[in-house]
Amino acid sequence: MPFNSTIPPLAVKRMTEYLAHARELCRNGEEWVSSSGLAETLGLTSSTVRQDLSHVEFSGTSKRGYSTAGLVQVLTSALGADRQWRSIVMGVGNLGRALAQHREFERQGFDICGVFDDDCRKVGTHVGELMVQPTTELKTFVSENQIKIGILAVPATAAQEAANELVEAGITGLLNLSITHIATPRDIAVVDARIVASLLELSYAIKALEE
Amino acid sequence: MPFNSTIPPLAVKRMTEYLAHARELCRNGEEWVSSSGLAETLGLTSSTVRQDLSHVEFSGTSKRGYSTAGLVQVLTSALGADRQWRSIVMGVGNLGRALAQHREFERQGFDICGVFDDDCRKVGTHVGELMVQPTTELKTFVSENQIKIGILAVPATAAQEAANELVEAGITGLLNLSITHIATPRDIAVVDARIVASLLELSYAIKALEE
DNA sequence: TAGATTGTTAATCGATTAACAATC
DNA sequence: TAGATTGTTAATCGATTAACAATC
Repeated sequence: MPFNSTIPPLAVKRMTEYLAHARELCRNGEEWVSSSGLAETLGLTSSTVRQDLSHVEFSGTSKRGYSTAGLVQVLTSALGADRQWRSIVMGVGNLGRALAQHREFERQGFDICGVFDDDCRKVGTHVGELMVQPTTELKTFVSENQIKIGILAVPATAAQEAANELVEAGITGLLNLSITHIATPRDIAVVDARIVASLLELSYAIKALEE
Repeated sequence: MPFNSTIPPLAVKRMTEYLAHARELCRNGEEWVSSSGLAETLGLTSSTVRQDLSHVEFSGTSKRGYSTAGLVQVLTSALGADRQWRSIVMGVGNLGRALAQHREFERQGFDICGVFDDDCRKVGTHVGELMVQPTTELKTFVSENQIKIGILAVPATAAQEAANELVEAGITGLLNLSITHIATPRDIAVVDARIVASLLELSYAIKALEE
């Protein structure tokens, strides 16, 4: 039970799925779920589920499994989603605008506080309740509002530069929605959302099925 | 050199990155890239890069590395992106609308031919050049237009049912943008886009950095 | 030629699974 | 109690890395 120590990356990925599923079960009034129940719906083995949950300070109950409410609570906290992460969106194209208004983010603890774009035709217009700001405001806004996360929704060609500006402005984590690989200092976390990459994986998977 | 045989999933994921980077190098007029060059920009070892590329019928050149144009060509084909995949979007919320208009998809070989929603206030309105259709039209549209891919952009609560309708209508691959896990018959490929899950991973990563 | 880089094998490392005693 | 399920160890499996001969 190596608590506090880092959880293996693949286990972290699966924990996001356990969390989503436990939430759903909770909503449906299910009080308990077994490792084999989780495994079956998510296409894993029960061993993997139990192994993963051993990274978290939470015990199941013999004969019944894991409390769904307990799982939601402990996984939310293990993933760091038991707080609001103040975030901003860089790039107000179709995708940036959609993400800024995506209710699911707020529900999961990611609070979009600002939207930025350098296109002067966009600055001053509104995205939901937020007004588009120019990137000259970035640094002030990030420090005054304690923004931690930047969501990168600019075109691929502008992605690295926008990332540099975000880092310079003081954010500590980046969600990259472009296909470009982003380089950052080692104390900045970057996660790629891989939307286009996922379509390519899908393309490969369909091809493989056809053979 | 096990050609034709399946490429390990993790190698497929990296290949999408090699492809994106090779495209960028090509665009910038770079003719050659070495395994260590690719490794450095993508945060891998050169061994991994060479091992991955051994799954593909393509040779590097001693002293120079890999031809960027050659890489683009062979990776595009290995991933199955050397053709147009006719696709539709299910769910015309913020996200669905944005994805339907996202130019990057078309550029990569994914051609969005239709958008569907069951909200009667949305049916008949336009998303770019496409008119929103009700799901009663799904089956006919999919078979008449040889649609292969369904992009699932409905709310989590409606995701499984929408997936069922897509499968029933005859699609063979699904890109799931909701957090919900989707169950499908074994001959249907599903890839999760994991946007919200990526934010949770980011949250964990930032937490880990802070410690 | 000398040096850089590939392709491939073998070694290492990490992740998954199987198995089973402990528990309720 | 008997049976189901956890938590954990050990075994297996797969993925990554190191090393190096072959090549240009």
